[in-house]
Amino acid sequence: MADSRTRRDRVGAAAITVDLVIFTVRDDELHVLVIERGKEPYLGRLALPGGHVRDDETLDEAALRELAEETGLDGRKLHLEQLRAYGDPGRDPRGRVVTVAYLALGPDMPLPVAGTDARAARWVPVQPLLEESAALAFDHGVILREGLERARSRLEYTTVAAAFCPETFTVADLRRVYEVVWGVRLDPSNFRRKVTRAERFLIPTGERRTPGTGRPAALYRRGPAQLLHPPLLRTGDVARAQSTGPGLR
Amino acid sequence: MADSRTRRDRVGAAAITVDLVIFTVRDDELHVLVIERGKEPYLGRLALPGGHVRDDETLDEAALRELAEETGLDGRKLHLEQLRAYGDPGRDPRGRVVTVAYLALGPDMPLPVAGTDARAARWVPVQPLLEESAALAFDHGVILREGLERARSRLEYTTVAAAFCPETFTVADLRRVYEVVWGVRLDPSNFRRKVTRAERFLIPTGERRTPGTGRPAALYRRGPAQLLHPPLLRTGDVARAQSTGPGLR
DNA sequence: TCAAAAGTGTTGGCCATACACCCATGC
DNA sequence: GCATGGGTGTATGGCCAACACTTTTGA
Repeated sequence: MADSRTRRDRVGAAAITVDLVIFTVRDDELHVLVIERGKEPYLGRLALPGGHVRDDETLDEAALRELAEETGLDGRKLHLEQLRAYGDPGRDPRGRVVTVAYLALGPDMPLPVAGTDARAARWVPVQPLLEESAALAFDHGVILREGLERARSRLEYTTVAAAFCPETFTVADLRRVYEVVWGVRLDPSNFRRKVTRAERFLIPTGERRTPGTGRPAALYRRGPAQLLHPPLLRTGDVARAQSTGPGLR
Repeated sequence: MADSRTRRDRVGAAAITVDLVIFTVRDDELHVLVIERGKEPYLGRLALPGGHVRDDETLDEAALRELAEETGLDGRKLHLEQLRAYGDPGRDPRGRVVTVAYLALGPDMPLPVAGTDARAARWVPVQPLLEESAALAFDHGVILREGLERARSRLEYTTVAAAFCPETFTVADLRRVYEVVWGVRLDPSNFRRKVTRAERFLIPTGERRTPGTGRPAALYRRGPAQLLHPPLLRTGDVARAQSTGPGLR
């Protein structure tokens, strides 16, 4: 490669950050954790939690640290995976900032009390955020959308849906996760057959939980399986309507 | 966030690069494009092609530019998608370098003649590279492995397998792509049924191609479909043996 | 020169499985 | 009303056999 560079060839250093798309299910609705920005740019606007990557930590470690700082929870109990990097030159008016987005899935969590962090973090429903394109600062709206699609896709082929549930849960709890994340209604009978047939996905605890009304439901604990065999596919209509497909933007 | 930082808290700028995992199928074997490094570190070692992201370009643009520089081909004719970011503090001995890896899939391409670029780029079979863990410089062995798994997964749910084929191709050509990338044998009859049933995947050209021996095969052109409905799933054994699953490393 | 063999693509059938839809039952 | 379980028709996939078309081989 040539070592002499013209002005257009200039390569400078960039700031590296991580941003987190943290989903949970509360009140039968998908929520995402957002913070209210306390400084310019985008002062007062909602944004995804995140921060700078330190010199001595990996990207994964930075994501875990930010997760702990923003939610007060142990990231090792959540599902956490890298989404992708976003680095358009103009995405941050302060200069070149490349952010590595992470997707986190967890059960309905107690929020960090106000004061543990300067920024006020809170759960907000995802749907309204998707409809208003400029609801989030920077390009966080795009990141949120791609995080949602990744989460929807992950539910098909992996067992991460259980990450949305507490320690023990019923098949109906798990089904509600799928229904809320995918935005569809699922047949309880077929759903039960599929998730109980999958090996090492659900481990019966032997206990039962009595809902306000109706027959007591069996309680399960999460099994060691990571991949779903066979996968729980969204039906054609759902997949076509929601999937964005791969490729460059 | 606190503005006072201890030594451990230090956040500095990082260099941003893109690296490309470029796959093709030649002689019924999966190949990847590698270059031989012409300077330290890892002088003389094989590496994935890539380079620095310029100040005024997006990550995608940098990937397209590097692809053109290294292969001499128009990246818009290939399938190109971001894999993920790699940024461990020690991955480059020269300092903090965060690289954004891209996956590219294309038909068997003429290589750039020696001299267009200082580095000698060439196709090498993937399998031996996987078996020798330190065959590639930096953490490129990890990137290659994750790129391969992504490619294998993409073949299941999308129509990108056609990106490995020339303008017009036969069903058997397409089947060989699946067999080579997945490393399995597929039933010709079932494969034909599935790919021809998928809507807008294959468009018959009306022409036929006569192989060295045997019945002439119908020629197809790639259709506009991006997603495969229904998907062409790897069977349980194959998926279990090859898939790495999501999550942090 | 012609016929048989070999090789590859193409088509269709059979069967087991999996799923969607529906209904019955327990609490 | 909700969880659970079973039953049935349909769709799909795996396996297999037959057929179509061409080149090669050899008498």
